[in-house]
Amino acid sequence: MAISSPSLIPSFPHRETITNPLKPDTLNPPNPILLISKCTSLRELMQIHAYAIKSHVYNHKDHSFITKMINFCTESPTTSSMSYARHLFDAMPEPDIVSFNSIARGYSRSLNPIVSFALFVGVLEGGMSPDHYTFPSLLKACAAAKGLEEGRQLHCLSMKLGLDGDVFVCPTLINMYTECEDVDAARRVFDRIIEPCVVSYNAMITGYARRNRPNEALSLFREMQGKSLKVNEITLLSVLSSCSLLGSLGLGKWIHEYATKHGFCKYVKVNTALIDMFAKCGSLDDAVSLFEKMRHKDTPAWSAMIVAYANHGEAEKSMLMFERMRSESVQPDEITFLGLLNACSHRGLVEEGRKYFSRMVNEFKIVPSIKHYGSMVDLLGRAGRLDDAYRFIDTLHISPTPMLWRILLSSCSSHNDLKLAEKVSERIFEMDDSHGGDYVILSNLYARNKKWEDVDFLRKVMKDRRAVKIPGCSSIEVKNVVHEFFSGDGVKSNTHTKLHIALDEMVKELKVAGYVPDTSMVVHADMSDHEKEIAVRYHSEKLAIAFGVLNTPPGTTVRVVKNLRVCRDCHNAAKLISVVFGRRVVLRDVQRFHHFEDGKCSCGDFW
DNA sequence: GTAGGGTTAG
Repeated sequence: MAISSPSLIPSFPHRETITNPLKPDTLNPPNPILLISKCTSLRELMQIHAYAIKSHVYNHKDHSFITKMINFCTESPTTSSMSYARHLFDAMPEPDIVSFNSIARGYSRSLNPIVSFALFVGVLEGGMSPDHYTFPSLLKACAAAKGLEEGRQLHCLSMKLGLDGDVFVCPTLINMYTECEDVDAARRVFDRIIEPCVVSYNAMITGYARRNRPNEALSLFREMQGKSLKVNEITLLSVLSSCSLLGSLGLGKWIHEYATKHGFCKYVKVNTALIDMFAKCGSLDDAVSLFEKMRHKDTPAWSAMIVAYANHGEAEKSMLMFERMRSESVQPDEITFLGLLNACSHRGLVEEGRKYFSRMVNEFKIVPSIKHYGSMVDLLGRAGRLDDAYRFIDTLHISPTPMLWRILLSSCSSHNDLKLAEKVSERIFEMDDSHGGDYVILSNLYARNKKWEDVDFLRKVMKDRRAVKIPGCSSIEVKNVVHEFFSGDGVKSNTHTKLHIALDEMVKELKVAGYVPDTSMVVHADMSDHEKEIAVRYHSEKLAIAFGVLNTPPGTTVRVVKNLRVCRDCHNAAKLISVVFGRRVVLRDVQRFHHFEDGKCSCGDFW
């Protein structure tokens, strides 16, 4: 394949007066290569190039000069600098792999992976042989574009060249596979390494953490320690994010001690990851005290705290943090605002949220992303302004993603608006009909409105389309062991364990205190009231909370993590458990925290 | 020129 020139090549500055652009009056012609190192803009580079041609101080076959110019262009790539680099490269009579690597790096940095890959194919067919610098940038490009097929081809080629065991190539191969969602392929690469170094371990641990497989990440971390491989701060970042995923406060605290003992707390990133971990493991107090001890706080550190308060439903404190951040002249970024918008959304502060959105755009010149739009839809929808939310999506200048509609669908469910939910579901199914959660929400709404034929019909549609429902799962850490419970465990008699009997007893006590099971979300029309009650009783979060109450000393806070939104009945039950059994219950749901104490929840029943 | 903190989806 011939490499075609891109159409947007900046014109050479032939018309300009050719003098040494940086030092106009020098008598001795300076070496253009030295000029490049002082160059500050693309324009200057083009002048230097023209000067070099005109003054004959370089031979156009001289690779080192061209390569230096290409390097300058790809350092912080822009559309025009990349076009220029490409032009320089294409004009080389005998392009070499060094300049090629530089171009490829530029494309992958400017997130233009497709061009990068096409260029690579052309070069290979031109007979050039890639070296171990070639692979990392191309693999990065595949990772960014989720180009699994291209990534695999590169992997094969690197094997043919005997480079797949290279210290630079391995970690990028692992990273490419995990970013393309093939973690097992990544693991196969990792397992082929005879003696993996820290970087390869880190790549694999990060991959597991990113793909929501924290247990495997942690087991590799233990393996590293067993081999007395030197753990670095990057290892800790991924290990901490694994703790956050699991909600494992015990392990997180251990990592905190480990980090302190081994001198990792001097890294701002480690502190930020620790704050995030404490907040996501339910201990906002630990997050705050660590944050206050930090001497240097950057934008991510402030954002972590703003997000932490938002997730715990403390909107006022989120907003206060923002004020403090501003008074210390720290610049907010897009994530800071995501935090603020979520904070407002969880408290129903529609006007405040709108104000932050407009400040973000007008005052801080941040271009809203799809996630900001999502937060706005949530803000409006959750507050019951469903029509506003619908109009907001409909009038966006970008085409809405299924996720945006999904957020609105969830609000329809909270506010029991079946008509709008049907309309919104249609929009979703046009784009993606494989998401089990959408059917569940709609089906629950039909059930709540006693439309049993619709429930049945939807169930059939769901089955035909092979959409899968994610089972509810809750976990709790007791004595450093994480226990997992699934919804429905115990409904059949053969899985009815001691825990289920204990839960039955607890429910009896709760009923004395006024608990009335809310079975309105149970979708089976043909169930008796008793069967419905049992279906609700063995929800995963109730099992986990019961396990916590039974297996920890009286008065201990019970911390539970759930993979989906908490159901209304479990929310009611948890409030009563906090009174009847005198326990604080901290429940992390898929989108926020609920703190139950003295019969009340921190969300104020708005969630 | 390899791994990388704060968001990730109701």
